Amino acid sequence: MNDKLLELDKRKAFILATVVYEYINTAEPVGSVTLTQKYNLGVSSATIRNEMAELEAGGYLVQPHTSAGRVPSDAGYRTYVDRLMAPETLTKDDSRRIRDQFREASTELADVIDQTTRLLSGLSGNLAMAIAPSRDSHAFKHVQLIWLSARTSLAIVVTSGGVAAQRVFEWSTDVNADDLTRLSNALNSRFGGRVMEDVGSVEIDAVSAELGVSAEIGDAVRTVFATARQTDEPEIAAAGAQNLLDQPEFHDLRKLRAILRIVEEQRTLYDLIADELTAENASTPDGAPHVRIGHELRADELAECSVVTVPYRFGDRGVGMLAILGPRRMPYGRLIALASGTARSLGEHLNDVEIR
Amino acid sequence: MNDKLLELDKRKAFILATVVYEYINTAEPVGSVTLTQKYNLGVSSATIRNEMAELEAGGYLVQPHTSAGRVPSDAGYRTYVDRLMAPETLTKDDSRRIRDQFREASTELADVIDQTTRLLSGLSGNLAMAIAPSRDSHAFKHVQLIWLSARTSLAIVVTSGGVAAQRVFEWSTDVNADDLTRLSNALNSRFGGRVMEDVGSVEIDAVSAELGVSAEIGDAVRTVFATARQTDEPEIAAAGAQNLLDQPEFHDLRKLRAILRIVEEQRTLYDLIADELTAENASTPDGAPHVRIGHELRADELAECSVVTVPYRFGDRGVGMLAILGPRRMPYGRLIALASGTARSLGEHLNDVEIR
DNA sequence: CGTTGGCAGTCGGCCAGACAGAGTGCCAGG
DNA sequence: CCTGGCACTCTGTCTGGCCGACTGCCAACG
Repeated sequence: MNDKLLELDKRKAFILATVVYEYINTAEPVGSVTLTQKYNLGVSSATIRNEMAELEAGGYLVQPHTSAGRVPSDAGYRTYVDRLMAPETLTKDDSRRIRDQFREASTELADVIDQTTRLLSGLSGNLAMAIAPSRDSHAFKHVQLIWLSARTSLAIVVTSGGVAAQRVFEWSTDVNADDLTRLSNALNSRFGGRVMEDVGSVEIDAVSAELGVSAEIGDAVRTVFATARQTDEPEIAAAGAQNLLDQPEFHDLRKLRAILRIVEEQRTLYDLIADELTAENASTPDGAPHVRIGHELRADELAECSVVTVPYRFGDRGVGMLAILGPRRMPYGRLIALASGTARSLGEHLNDVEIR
Repeated sequence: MNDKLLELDKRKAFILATVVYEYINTAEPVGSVTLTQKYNLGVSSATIRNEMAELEAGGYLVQPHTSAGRVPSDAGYRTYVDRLMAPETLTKDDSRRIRDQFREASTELADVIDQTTRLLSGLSGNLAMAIAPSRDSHAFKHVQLIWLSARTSLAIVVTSGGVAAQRVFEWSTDVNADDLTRLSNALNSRFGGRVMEDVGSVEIDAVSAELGVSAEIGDAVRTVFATARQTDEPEIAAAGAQNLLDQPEFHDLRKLRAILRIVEEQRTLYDLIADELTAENASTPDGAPHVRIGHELRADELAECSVVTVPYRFGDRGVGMLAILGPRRMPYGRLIALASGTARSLGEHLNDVEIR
């Protein structure tokens, strides 16, 4: 890799763009003759050879071996994506399919996320992933202890994000419905309007003690608050791993295994997208898609992959992320359009429909 | 395939068992000489050849091509599993790892299921799957409408299976906490003890009408009951697909793709195990593991696979199922022991710990 | 000075042929 | 009924050679 990239004149830029385009479509290293034959360049293959040699020296192209055509490097793809590629819009057919999908989508967040990855993997022919909006720093809204029977009660904590915890408790002695109501009321007036993080166990215990409820009930309340406070594991889904089998770059079993492992390890998958989430929140304008190519992903197993990410907004529940993972040789324009379109529809769906 | 299987004399049985055993370990067709060399048979390879020819005629073995060794047929594996194989018990190491896993397992059903498949796929080196107990025909226990603010309320339905539905509603006009309580009480006394299926919308509307609550609230109550009545999609999880890449039989990309597709399509996966669930409930004694081999799975893509299933019981919430899917050439004894052991621990964990 | 056609050189992919290895079936003899 | 021996078959692998696809370089040209 070169530390100083060449400035590209117009012709070099066109040649680079054409090489990338051709390689994306054929998966074969592209040579000077192919280029002159398939594209109208106005110069001979010898000239192209000279130009390509310079592009290679500049770090945009690499040769798999002597006497093969050229293939784009990370930098080559990067330049293509940032400066050379024509932006694409959704085809009629794609937008119809996206619309149809969301028209009858579920109202359960986890299901919507899941269905979205299936849709996106189907449309893109790659691996699609999605993470649901995280629920950081929700505000406490309500707690309720409900008498179900003499020995069982239900405890519920509601935050600005919805029901954050609920659980049925069984008591060793009979409890009385009034006690539960009094405790609920006391907790509600004490914590109303606070951010969940600020509702500490010590203070909860203090309320229980003031009202003189049994230790058992005090424990239960503390437990259910603890559950509600946990920023729960972010919902994450992936679909379409089998699409990758169609790509010649994954016919190598070791690469394939690496990818499959990453997909199953939600942790890695999450990290992969989550950098983007925080970065995205901070800097880039709302909703802009982002592409990371090869080594930019900072994972050796993914050195030959690229990822397109695009955030979506879900009202007051924060920002989630859609992603498409595939070979570096992916149709960036189309995938960016697909991911953006899907993210937009997903956001609208989430905000329009009452989501549980 | 023969319609009439040979009766096996003692020596044939031993030879069949040895062929299966050897093939499971080596993944290579086994020939008569290998057999006499590695196992003490007391007869020469020529004799073995004759016996093997008869086993082939009887449908227990097949030859991939002339002048190759023999490989077990579905019937060969079946006989091995049912009659020839020595039952195995968990190794010390395996039971320790299972115990450790469940000691710190989650209390969230979906997470437990997920972690169990990871454990089981790791231990077995195959693809592991699990479905959570279904929640059919639960009994109604309690409904509660909770006043959160003048314009928002929370509605909750609890059944014998736990919290079956919950939702925050926003009203277009102010509501009054007493109305909500009165409606809750009326619904509770009306439906207490019924099976969920028998709680009809008409009757719910009748209660709302009697109390004269607003149409909006009536709708809300009907909605939340409808959600609670839905037998929700069964929780299903799978893990360890990448393990299958190690098996030579899956180096063929088409087979691999077929398997991956099945794993991603939860529907198929569910059907695969669900037959077993109903069959299991009806006939076999509690907790018995079950093996299906090759074409017994009734799916062409899985003709070269086997599945070990074992049910587990989760208190009053019904029966769930663990499964291991791998090549027919799988170590049945070990996998059966692993699946049973894991199912037992899973059942204990679910029944001991308060699961949400 | 950029461009071009030509030419030599290099390398991978593919094919045919040869060969070794593994295994079977069959037969005659113990 | 078992056994050793032998002929036969089929696969996987290795080799050498050929073809095709490129490049890089050079001398010539406008």
